[in-house]
Amino acid sequence: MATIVDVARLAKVSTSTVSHVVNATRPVGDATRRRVVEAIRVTGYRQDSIARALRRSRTDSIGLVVSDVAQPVFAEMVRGVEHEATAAGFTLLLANSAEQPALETRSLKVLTDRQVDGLIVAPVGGSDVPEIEAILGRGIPVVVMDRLGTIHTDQVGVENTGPMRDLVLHLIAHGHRRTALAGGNLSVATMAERHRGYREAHADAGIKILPEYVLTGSGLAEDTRAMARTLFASANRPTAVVAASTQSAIGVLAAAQDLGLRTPQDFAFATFDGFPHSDLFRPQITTVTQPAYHIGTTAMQLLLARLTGEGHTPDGKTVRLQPQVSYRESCGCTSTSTTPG
Amino acid sequence: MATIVDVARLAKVSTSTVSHVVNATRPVGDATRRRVVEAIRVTGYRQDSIARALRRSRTDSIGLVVSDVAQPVFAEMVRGVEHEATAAGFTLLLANSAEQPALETRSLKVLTDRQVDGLIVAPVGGSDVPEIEAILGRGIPVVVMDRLGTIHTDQVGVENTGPMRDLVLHLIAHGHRRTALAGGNLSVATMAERHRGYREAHADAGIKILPEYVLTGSGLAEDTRAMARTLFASANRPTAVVAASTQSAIGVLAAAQDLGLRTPQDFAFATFDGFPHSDLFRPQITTVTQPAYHIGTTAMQLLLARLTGEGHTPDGKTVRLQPQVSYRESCGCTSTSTTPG
DNA sequence: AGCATTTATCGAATCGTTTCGCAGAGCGTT
DNA sequence: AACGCTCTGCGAAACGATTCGATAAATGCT
Repeated sequence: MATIVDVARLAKVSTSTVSHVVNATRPVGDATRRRVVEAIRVTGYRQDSIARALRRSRTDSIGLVVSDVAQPVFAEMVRGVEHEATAAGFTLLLANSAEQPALETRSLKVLTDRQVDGLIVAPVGGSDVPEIEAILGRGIPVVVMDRLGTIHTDQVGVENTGPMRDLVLHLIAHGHRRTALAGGNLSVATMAERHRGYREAHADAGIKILPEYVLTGSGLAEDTRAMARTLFASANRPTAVVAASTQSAIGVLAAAQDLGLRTPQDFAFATFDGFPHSDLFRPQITTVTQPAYHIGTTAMQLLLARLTGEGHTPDGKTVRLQPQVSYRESCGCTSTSTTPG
Repeated sequence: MATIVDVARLAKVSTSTVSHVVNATRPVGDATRRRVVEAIRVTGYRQDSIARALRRSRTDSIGLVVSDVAQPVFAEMVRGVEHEATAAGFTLLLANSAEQPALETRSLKVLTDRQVDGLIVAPVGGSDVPEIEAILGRGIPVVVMDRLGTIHTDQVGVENTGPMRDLVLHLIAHGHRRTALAGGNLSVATMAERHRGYREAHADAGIKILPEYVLTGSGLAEDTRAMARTLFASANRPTAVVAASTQSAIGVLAAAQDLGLRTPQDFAFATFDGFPHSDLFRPQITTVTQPAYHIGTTAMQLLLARLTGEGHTPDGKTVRLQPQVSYRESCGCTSTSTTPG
């Protein structure tokens, strides 16, 4: 590959002049500029971004660590972040932590080692908070996405408690007094909040929750499936189930299928964060849908504000977006309707 | 941040010795090593990967350009690539081209600018082949994934023609003589191959295909939906439809829903590359499923072979994996069955 | 004891840029 | 004619590591 030196030699100028032409960092005379441009064309010179990054100690790239790219909702967030990032001239380096804290740690190290200018993280459950704080301490801005915590930085996610409460109250309005929760992994912040919404709804309605109605654990579909199967087969089977995540929902539906139970005939059902194309399939599932793309763009905007130094809020700003609720047949409704997102 | 110079000074050795300790590139005396290690601990030194990359002109990273991360099948491939990459000590830089050739071009530039050691590309339709060849020409190995072409390098994807032919023959065996194809974008290599399978099946069965039964175009769900609606409403409505991609399948199912048609009652249906959790929902769709994760791992293995110089096949090696066919109710089968993948 | 060989460490060049002080040229002003 | 500007372009020092030939010390061998 041709270097800046080759170009300079060919154009009979110094390397600094070439650099100024390439980056428009200083005015360069017309005749000289033309010679340089021509030399660049002839040599096929391309800027070496590595050398450039070394010298400038900036990389114009940001890192995105996401807990699981394979989940549609995260894939959508990725698209949002990416769109804003490229629009602002930043390259996105993506790493997947596959819901494993160890992989998250590794990804963070790899990305910071590569000197990303900033980071967006959707933490896994049991994520290492001090670690993220250490990165902040090194002066690298970090935005936490989706799974908000107590960490002292910018965060963006959805309202979880309220919508979950509404969802459960809706089931209660349909007459259900025995609603179970497939709650996923409580060490994931969003899950804990949704769990709270479930409790609040019952408190509001003055209904006592049976302990065995609350299913928690790893959050994996298979584990939920096993627990739900036991619950469905038990003496006081719930008349309704609400799931706190797509994975939990899969578990519940699989368990129901195992036992030949159908929704809404045999039990009412609703979930947070459901399935793509829910309208095309039966049962049509009542679902809280996150504005995932919007979460992504917002996260990147917050990060950009930090990077350009505009974000002068000393402690982090937390943004909560409103999810959308689509009432479909699985909760017992006869016609579908949607709340404004 | 502490640099290697700080460490050297503190340990009273030269920077080269520190480097040798860090990288284990030469033997270092025990006492010296201990001093260096201690100095590293005290200063909190971390290798600067940018400077390192500049000097070594290798980055230990590879780029992955994928046509659409938001599609589950690609997300799964990403996971496969990522797994192999990290196992081999490579960092993955991921870029999304969102099915737009211009974005693909941009991503390729960004990644090669960052001096990735190699590339894996799942090309978009209408992808710029000479561009990829130019990258190969610069000595950067490239593996093409999923959408195989005539390009002169390693490629990995699934068998498309045969399984599609089997799928259509299966419909024909169910008695269908009027099967339409929702064919997607023919400039995408996989789509063209599946299209061929559809034709072969009809040729084998001696059935003539009506031109209006072949729906092609952008491949977007909305476009397919419009075309399928027209077809469903027309005089000689097909008795079966086969879709060549998930997006096309969505379009067909949405069109059917628009008109109140159901599968399998009103038309038989099957698709290549269907929906996650197909077993939980009705209609249960007969689907060809790609071994996406396996495609990803294979792609990375091919790339690794090139990177380590083992891959001495001068012209590219093409690997075709076998997809799995799950026969479910939408094609008219009464019980579900699955071919070995 | 003398010489060859191994072992441990150092020094310096190098990777390809950016950046900034500096100098020469040209020009208008007094 | 002397002075002060503005314009252009040059030169050289970084940025933080790796790498390899050279050197010095230690060891082995006869």
